[in-house]
Amino acid sequence: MTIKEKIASKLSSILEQLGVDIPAKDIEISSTKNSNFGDFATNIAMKLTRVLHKSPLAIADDIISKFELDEISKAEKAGPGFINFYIKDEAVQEIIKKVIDSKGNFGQLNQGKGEKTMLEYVSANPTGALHLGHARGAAVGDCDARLLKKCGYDVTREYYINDAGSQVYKLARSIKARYLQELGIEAEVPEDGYHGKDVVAFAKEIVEKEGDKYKDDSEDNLEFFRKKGIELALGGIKKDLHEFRVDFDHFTSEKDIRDAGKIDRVLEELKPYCYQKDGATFLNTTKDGDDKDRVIIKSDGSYTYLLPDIAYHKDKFDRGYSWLIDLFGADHHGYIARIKSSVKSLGYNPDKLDVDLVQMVRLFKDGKEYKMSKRTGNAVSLKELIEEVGVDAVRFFFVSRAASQHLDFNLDLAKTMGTVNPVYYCQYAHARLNAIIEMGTTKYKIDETGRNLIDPSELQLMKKMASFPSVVLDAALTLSPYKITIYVRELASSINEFYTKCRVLDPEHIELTESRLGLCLAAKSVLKEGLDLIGVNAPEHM
RNA sequence: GACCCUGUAGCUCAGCAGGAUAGAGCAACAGCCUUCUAAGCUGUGGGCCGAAGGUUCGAAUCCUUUCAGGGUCACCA
Repeated sequence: MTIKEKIASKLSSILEQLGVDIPAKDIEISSTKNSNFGDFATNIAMKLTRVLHKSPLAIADDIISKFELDEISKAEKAGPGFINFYIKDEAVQEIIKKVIDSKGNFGQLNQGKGEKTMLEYVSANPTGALHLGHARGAAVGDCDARLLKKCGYDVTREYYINDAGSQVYKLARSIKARYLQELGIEAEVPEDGYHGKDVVAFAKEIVEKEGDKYKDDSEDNLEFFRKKGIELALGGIKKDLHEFRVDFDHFTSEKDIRDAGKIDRVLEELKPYCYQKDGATFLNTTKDGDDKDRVIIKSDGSYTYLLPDIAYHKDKFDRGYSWLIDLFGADHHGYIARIKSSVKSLGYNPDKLDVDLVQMVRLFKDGKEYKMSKRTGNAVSLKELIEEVGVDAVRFFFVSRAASQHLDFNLDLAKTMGTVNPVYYCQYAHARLNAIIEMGTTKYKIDETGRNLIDPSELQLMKKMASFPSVVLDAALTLSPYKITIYVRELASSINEFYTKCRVLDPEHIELTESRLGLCLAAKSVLKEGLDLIGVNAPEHM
């Protein structure tokens, strides 16, 4: 039971004596923003004015006169009727042992109780290298997965490969053109094809390995370029993602879904909601609030992207996942209503499918916006970004804003970020603690009781550490890794403050030194856990 | 036209299941290294929370209207 819960439960029983029945979980206990108002506060006295027909201050007096709790040194009324609670130093100090005993898993929770959860993200078409926009989705999705795991969800990270739609044929024709050019045969990349330099590299590789045996114009050869193109593009994508510390548990191919006959089955099930118009098959999605019904089979008989996607989502549920999360670029926002409607029509609970959108990244270079287009080949790739800025900084930056917020990536600033970048600030705090620990443990023992730690900077640091699990839970349930970046920044700040105010290694005061070493060890551990959640390294030395 | 995101300090943003004096970082200014990493710490200045109404004991937070910016609205994916 946390201290907050203990306070709530105590308040609940006091209120019962006053003739009001409110369960502990409905009593709001907030952490105060300002230490002048104690550590925790409740507004319950103000809420009950109408019930008890008394002024909030009088109600607060009644409650305070009966309030007593081991961990709380005092409760006092304040302002318009708040009750502020002050934690005893001894209760704060207990955090050291808790953290050290957890062996690096202080924030580990069991909220999810092993619920099988699937997080689908990136899922970029295998038609070339990943660019800036994908990179943000990759960073956010990866952190979401880390957060959910931390909270006890059984998370699978999945990448859906669009390897059967028209885009991959455009890629095939583009590679083929480059391939022919490579062989000295005149050919032109289709107007709507892919003009990036990665496609040229693919063609070169094919020439090196296969020579000219695919130079003839045939269906078989085009199929070869399609397959080879996906293989090369996906290989590159996986490599870049791995470099970015983003690894998937499972890849699902659209083509496999089609070949397994799963689309026909879905079509059969959706029949009651389908109708023919202008030679195409429409799915009724307006029944669930979509703007208009959606075409699933075009008048030429081919599928729109939606139909295999529906089959894919059904497949996810059928594989035993009870919670599905899709992370898409903001340009897919029209997609939410139609996929949710489809899922509902298939008999699944649409509330167990969450579609989160990652807003656009705008790139600024040389002081002005740099317009990107993957097709024309002037996109900034993830790989280039990592090379220029570094994995830690890129990850931290992409995750430091809510996914629903637009993000301006200033490349000039990012490159010169050195001392300005918060990621170094956090890592520095970690390395500093480590330096003390390395030096200290050769001469001193470590005291885990936290006794002697009463400096304001020490108490503040321990309180900050204690709030970690609740921050993790909040960040996970709202899929908001940016909350971890804020927390980590604050924790590092508390550490640096402690560092400057409190000398740790002091032969004159052995006992205090040992207590402070315990604090360093615990603080370092929590900071590392926080950094791990956003996939940023916690260096021992800098 | 419909829908999504956003207007908070000079800049980038937190805060938005209503609560006490609206917070950080950067930038500006003033201090702090004979002692564990100064990539650090301390202090100062800086705000009609886009605007107007409404709900409330109480609004940056909720509702309506309005202004401004970004984005999406395919038988593309």
